[in-house]
Amino acid sequence: MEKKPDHCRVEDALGILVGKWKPVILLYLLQEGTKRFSELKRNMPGITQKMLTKQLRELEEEDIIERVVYPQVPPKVEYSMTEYGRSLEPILEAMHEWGTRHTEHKMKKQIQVKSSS
Amino acid sequence: MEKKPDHCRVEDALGILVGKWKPVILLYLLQEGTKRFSELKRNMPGITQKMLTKQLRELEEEDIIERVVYPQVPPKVEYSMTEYGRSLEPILEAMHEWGTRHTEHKMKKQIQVKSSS
DNA sequence: CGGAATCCACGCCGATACTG
DNA sequence: CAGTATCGGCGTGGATTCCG
Repeated sequence: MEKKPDHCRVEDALGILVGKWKPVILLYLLQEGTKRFSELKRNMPGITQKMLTKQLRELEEEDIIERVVYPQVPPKVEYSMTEYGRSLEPILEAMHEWGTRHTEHKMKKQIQVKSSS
Repeated sequence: MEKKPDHCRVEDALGILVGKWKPVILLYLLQEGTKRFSELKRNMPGITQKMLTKQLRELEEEDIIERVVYPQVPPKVEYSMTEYGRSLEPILEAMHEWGTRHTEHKMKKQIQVKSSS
């Protein structure tokens, strides 16, 4: 297969993942399966309803997650990864691993800085 | 190997890649090897010197790229991926591929929207 | 040539209040 | 319970100017 990154599609993938809470949301839904709005909120200390709603809507818009509304009182809304959304999993795992190694890398660097001062 | 993404390192990796021109810069350096500042600038229509400098500095700070200054007039500065930086390549490629498929996915969706209106 | 410095528009995100 | 609406700070990125 030819490699022609003239048109860089990395940004398309990046655009989906970027958003302060998106990686956490995706990782959570991938692990836990279907979750209600309140469960998501409870699991992410510090997030506001507005932000959670916004990030979920954006992911839904890209067909990464699915939103199911149960017409009842009180309301119940469930979110889950779509089949298509799961195709992001390898990328997320790769980034998680790389990020872990990078954290170690930066710690080593810190030590070098200290010992040379 | 246990999976414990309690502490999500995805964001660490994401932080490196995020920046309007970083993916392009990285892909370019990965393909072309060492490049001068002016070559980078020429290859990225629309970028300003300020932004190019800033993105390069940030990548250098994370040890992803290396910056070599030749003390001469006129100045000459070369940039290249570090060995460490190359470890990002598989992730970038995965994102590029995913992004390509995602673009197709969105096009299909557009067609559906049109035909249902 | 490869910057640094300044000014500014815009969008992300947080805090808060209100609603069916 | 699961949102919507509004206000505002702050950071990112663009345009422009000056420098060794």
